[in-house]
Amino acid sequence: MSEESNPTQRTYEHLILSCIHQSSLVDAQWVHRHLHENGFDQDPFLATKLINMYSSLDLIDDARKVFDKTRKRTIYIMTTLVDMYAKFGCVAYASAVFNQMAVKNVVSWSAMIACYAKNGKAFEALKLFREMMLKTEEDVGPNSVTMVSVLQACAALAALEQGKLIHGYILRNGLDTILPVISALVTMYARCGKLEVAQQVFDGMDKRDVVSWNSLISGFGAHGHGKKAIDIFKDMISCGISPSPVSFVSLLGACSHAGLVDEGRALFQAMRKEYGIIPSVEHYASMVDLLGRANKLEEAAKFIDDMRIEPGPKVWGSLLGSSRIHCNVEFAERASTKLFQLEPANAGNYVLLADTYAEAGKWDEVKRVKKLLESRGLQKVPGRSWIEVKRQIHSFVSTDEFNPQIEQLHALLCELSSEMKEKGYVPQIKVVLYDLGEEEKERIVLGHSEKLALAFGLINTSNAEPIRITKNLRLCEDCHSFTKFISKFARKEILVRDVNRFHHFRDGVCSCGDYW
DNA sequence: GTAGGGTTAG
Repeated sequence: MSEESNPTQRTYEHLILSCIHQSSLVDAQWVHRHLHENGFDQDPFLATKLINMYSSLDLIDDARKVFDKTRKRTIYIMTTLVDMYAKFGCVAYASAVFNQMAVKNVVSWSAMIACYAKNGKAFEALKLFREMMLKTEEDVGPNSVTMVSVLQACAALAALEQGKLIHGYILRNGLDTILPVISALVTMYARCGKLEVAQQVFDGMDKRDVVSWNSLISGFGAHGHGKKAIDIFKDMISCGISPSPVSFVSLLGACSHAGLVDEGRALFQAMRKEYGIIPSVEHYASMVDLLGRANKLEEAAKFIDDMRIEPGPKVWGSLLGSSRIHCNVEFAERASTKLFQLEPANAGNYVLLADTYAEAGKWDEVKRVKKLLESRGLQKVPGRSWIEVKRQIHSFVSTDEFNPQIEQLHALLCELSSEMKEKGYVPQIKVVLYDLGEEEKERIVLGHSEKLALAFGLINTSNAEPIRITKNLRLCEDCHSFTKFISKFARKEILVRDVNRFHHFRDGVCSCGDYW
């Protein structure tokens, strides 16, 4: 009673925490008002909590107002704000706050690096990390938390050499016993194409939790080793580790990449029945992807109709992606109608629909969708590929005229193309979804960013060294076929990570078995 | 006493 009439900081803290827990806006506003009336809103400790409260209610403007009104801005409040902007994807705001900080410690640096790493700004994450390494202040030296975000950035870029340097730093500083660090290392090596090393790091762990296992499962899955991923899952179970919802997303993804439809269906059932895990939108989306890729679009659509929860954009996006692969106009239209309502600003959905129409020869419809895209002020994301050579990442886009080596690369590709054609390579010009002549189409496919990166790799790597390329979109059929030929006739091992999975080309064959 | 981190994914 005395506490209520004379509320203390601790009481307010608990009230705020309970608002977060119940996610109640009305209570949150009441607590804030009460706190203000009693002169507690200048308390930096409580201001931090208030920002967390509004942030948990998705009210970032209200959170910002709390910050703006707080006169004493501790090095804690500002980091909380950086983190809040990071979680809402407002990278520019996060960095503005970070730059305003007079004193930065390891936590604030780590928060900003994590912000970049989580929001698709891996280059910026690595750049900030390098800047941090140059600081001599105490309490600015990177620790295990920093390492995790830096490893994520290396994984995103497939920056193997950078990642190895970080691994060395981790070993020298005794951070190699910390579970999150090792899991991030396993993921980094797997996503850089070094599955054997990922396995070695995993094998070297003396303690493993479900996340460590999930890292390995998803790694094998992305490389197309579906059966192996299932075996790893079984090993995990026999080690007495309970699977998490993420374990099943990874497993279903592994089945999808390998075309293991029956195994995927069985796992989806077992998830609920044997492990008591209620399927979430991600699981449904993975199942739709598994069925759709296997050209079981009717079953995928029925699966959506039977869902016990509302199908979100991920689920419809999976159906649209599969419809695009199999050029099924009916299902592409059904999925995109939903998607244009659910996420009108996602340019990728318009592109997938337009591409489906184009492949079906419905050029009027293609024009209609492209106009719709433009009228909403959206743009197609350009295809981009990159390759790491001598610790340096080189990035390519097909329209890049400023690259100093571009003429040399084009010349090499032309030469290779004619040679390959004599050996049976047929350019898959149908992937060019514009109403153009054959020669023009052939010129376009030869300029795809992945081929530019490949040519760059052929020039700049030694014979024994495999070429490792990363790309932001799905690998096109022509690049796939071209790369298979090159791997045989240039006797070169080539590893391509596209947006979904790995393709390992060796002696004219790809590890995906042409199923991707 | 308050702040940062691992596994999915298209």
